[in-house]
Amino acid sequence: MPAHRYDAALADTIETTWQERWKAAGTYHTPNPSGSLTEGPSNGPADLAQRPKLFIMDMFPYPSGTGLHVGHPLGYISTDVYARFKRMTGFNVLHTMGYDAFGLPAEEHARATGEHPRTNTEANIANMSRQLARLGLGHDDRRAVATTDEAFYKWTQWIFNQIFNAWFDEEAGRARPISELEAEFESGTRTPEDGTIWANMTAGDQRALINSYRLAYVSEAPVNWCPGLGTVLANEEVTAEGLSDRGNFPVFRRPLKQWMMRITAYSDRLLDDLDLLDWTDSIKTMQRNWIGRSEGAHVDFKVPTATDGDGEVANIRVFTTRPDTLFGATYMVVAPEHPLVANLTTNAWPQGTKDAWTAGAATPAEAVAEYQKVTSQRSDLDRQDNKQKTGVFTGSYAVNPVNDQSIPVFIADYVLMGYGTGAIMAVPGQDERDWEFATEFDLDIIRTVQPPADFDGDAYIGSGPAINSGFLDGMEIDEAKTAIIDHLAEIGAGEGTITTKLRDWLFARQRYWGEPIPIVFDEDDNARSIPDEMLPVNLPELIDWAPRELDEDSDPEPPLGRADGWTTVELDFGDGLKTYKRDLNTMPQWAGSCWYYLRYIDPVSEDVVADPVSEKYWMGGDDPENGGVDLYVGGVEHAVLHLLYSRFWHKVLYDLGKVSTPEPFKRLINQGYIQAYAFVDDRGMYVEAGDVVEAGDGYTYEGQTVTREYGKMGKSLKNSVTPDDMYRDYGADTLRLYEMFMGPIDQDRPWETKSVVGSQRLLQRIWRNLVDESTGELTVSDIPVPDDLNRMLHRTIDSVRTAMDALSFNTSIARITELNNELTKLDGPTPTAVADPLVRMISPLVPHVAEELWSKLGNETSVVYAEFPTADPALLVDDEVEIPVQIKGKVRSRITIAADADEATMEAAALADPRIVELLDGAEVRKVIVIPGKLVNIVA
RNA sequence: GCCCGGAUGGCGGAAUUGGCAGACGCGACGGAUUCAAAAUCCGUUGUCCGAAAGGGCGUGUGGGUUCAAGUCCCACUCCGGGCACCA
Repeated sequence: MPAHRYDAALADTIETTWQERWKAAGTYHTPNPSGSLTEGPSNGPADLAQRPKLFIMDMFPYPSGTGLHVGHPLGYISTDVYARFKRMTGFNVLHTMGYDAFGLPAEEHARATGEHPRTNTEANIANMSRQLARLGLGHDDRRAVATTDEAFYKWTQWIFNQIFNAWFDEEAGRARPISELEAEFESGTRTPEDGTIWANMTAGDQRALINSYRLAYVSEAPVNWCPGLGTVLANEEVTAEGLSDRGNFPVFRRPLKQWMMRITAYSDRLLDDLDLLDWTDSIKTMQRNWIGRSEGAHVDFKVPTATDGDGEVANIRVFTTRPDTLFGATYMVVAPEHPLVANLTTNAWPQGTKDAWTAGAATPAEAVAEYQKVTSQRSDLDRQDNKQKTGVFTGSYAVNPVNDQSIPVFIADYVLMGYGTGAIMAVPGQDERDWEFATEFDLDIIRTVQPPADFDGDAYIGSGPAINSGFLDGMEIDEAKTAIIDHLAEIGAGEGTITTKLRDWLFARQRYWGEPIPIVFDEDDNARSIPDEMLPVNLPELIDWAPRELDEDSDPEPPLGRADGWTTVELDFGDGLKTYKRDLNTMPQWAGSCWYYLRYIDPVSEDVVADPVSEKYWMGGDDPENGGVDLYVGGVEHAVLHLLYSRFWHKVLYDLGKVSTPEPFKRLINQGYIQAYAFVDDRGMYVEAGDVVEAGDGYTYEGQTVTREYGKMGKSLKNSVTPDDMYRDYGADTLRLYEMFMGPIDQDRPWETKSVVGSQRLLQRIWRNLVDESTGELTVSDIPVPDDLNRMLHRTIDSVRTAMDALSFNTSIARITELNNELTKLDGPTPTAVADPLVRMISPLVPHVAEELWSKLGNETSVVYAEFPTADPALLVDDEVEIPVQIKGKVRSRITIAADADEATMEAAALADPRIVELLDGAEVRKVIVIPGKLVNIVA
């Protein structure tokens, strides 16, 4: 074995050496334009901070205890390659990494082992940092943050205060400081909606009124209670099956007093501003669907025989997207949990009650009570499984405001309390669900849209003229909608409106390992925020922080309630020192990740969340509509959770003037996942994939035949390959190169350890073309570059530049391989004029070996800030080109011709080609298509 | 059910605006080198017919537009993902 062959051992030496040098020189220290961290690298250009900026980010990881497998760093390598490329093309690049370290797993681990979550979390961070550092990622480590650092969560709490101390001004369409609302009430320019006089209210009532406007507020509302995790969860954290997103525990709906964030106020802007973003359509669609905006109308139906809570005639307000079908409403349904149900339920079945409506009960009261009990016990999963329509009659009739028809009011669980108003007008003629219910319960069906003659289905939801609809008859749907909404407004029975599926964000968790909510409660139980200058509110040290084992009927118990001496605090809000009760909840996992990019910009300042000049520079605040992080790479699983919450917080901060752009992330890319083969034995158990051997057509493990499967790499499938294995067998540069060569960044791809050798071979060949394997001496020489090679070099430079810019690293590598293959074929030393640009081109991909070769070539400065080669346009065009000649679209011959030959010349050359003459055999040429420099196609 | 993606050799994948399908790599096969092997270097490798020259077929399926279709249009199949009694 030659002493200087590029193998794993040499790679290891090169990599660790350069990593130390980079660290010593602060090579990846990115200078801010002002404030803190204005210092750049000691071995980099002096004008970095004056260059155009580029802010590149990965979705920061949760520091898992199991360490990394080779799938994890895929995105990190991509952003690193791109960041390095951009540094070499004149940008000041901000790229660093942090840890999203609060969350349930550390707490679950703590519960199992007794180890404090902080101890465990910090150990995990240390291990992951080590594994990542070994990859040679060019991160500015001065900017690394962990959401669990007190210095970090001080600002998470500060942002909570900003949100708490703001309200949404519907007229202005944006958030404003709560002090401005208070001033409006004080001065009388705004009066409380219920007509009371501000000046006559008690201080406590005034505070309660103000609190009801805040963007962060406490509300008694149905929440997702997850006893298995001991906490309540946000809608986004509950799966369609009614289980917790994390841990798959059952989730129960129940009313509880909890912190909410008014994200719904931002629905329209969260939707509209998607247009500003360079994200994939699929992610935008997921966010649009989650927000679920639909336009329609509210319609009020009076129930003359019932009263509401205030003794007025009961009014059932419904939401409908099809107000044009109002004349076809033959019954109504309210959700079983609807607050009016008790008022609507009568004591006896009225005349005309059909048997099917009573569920066999003696009175409506009995039927309703039984139905409510049954539905409350059914989980969401049951509800979905059984799509058979059920329900009971309440005994009441409502009046259709457009034709005074009395229609029966039912309760049924196909109407959801959580959407619209929790009540519907049922139009079986134009709605499939209502049709099913009407059929089941023997209710009238009236068509109000004329279906086409050949229509033979049930409910008709297509377009057509209105029928059976009084003054609407003959109108098409859109016209009828407008007309009926105008009419409803006129008679005071409704109005056009918009509804969204998005609910306010449930923000409190009854866990220990999270940011304490910086709130105290006064003697009236009104919330007050802890003054900014007193932040952070640190987590108290607890001996017993584990959530208790709980069941469905128990209440959540915040562990912070056990922190003796912490649960109350003496504060002076200007009215003397008083004792206040602390809020005992912590923030959800998502809080820190909502804003961490701002702290990357300025992780140092103690008086501002981020220095404003640096914030504007890095976020692109000079052009706000196009501002935001320039590239954000991460998994698709955050499509609605993190990415929606984060946009919401950012918009609040934007409204309050704390950030300079309306959106946080300009461009988003979802990297694919690395998948791998897994193997199952005949008992159906997964076996260690690394120990399986290929045997003929099949596979064996310890002599036993096993079957091959395929899935996401991980512990459960026993198919993990760790980066540490790859560092040992090949080196970090080979791992980087292989992962980038496997395919496009956004695609899933199968891991094959046996293919890694291909990437190592490329590095070996490059090395061998520049360095003598036995002596370690350079084999590069200042000889002139042969013309063909020079042209190839410049074509390669041109393609690689374009491909790198497009994040198409796999094709970049293919082009570099081709160039290197030419060098391999070259007899004699490699010309310096080729070696130099080759090393520059590979350096974003394989920075360590590139630095080594770069210094061997005699360079004193780092290749990190060397200029990326530029192609000479004159060398991109050949004098002569070989072009195909087609007859009727099939290639029949080739001619060599001057690259700039005009159409006539090309046509003549093609028709003169002996092979073409032979094939045409005198046939009449009807047409000749000539694409200059590309091809000739003869139609004969 | 609705909404997004996707389908190209044995495998991963490449292919500006419609313009030579299969770049580059893995694997496989053959050769050089070697006592032998590893490593390295050179070559072949979509498929069918053919000794060869050459030709037929070929980008999930069926149709269409075009001088020319992996790329555009229509209909469908399968795979992946999201949402789902949302009024």
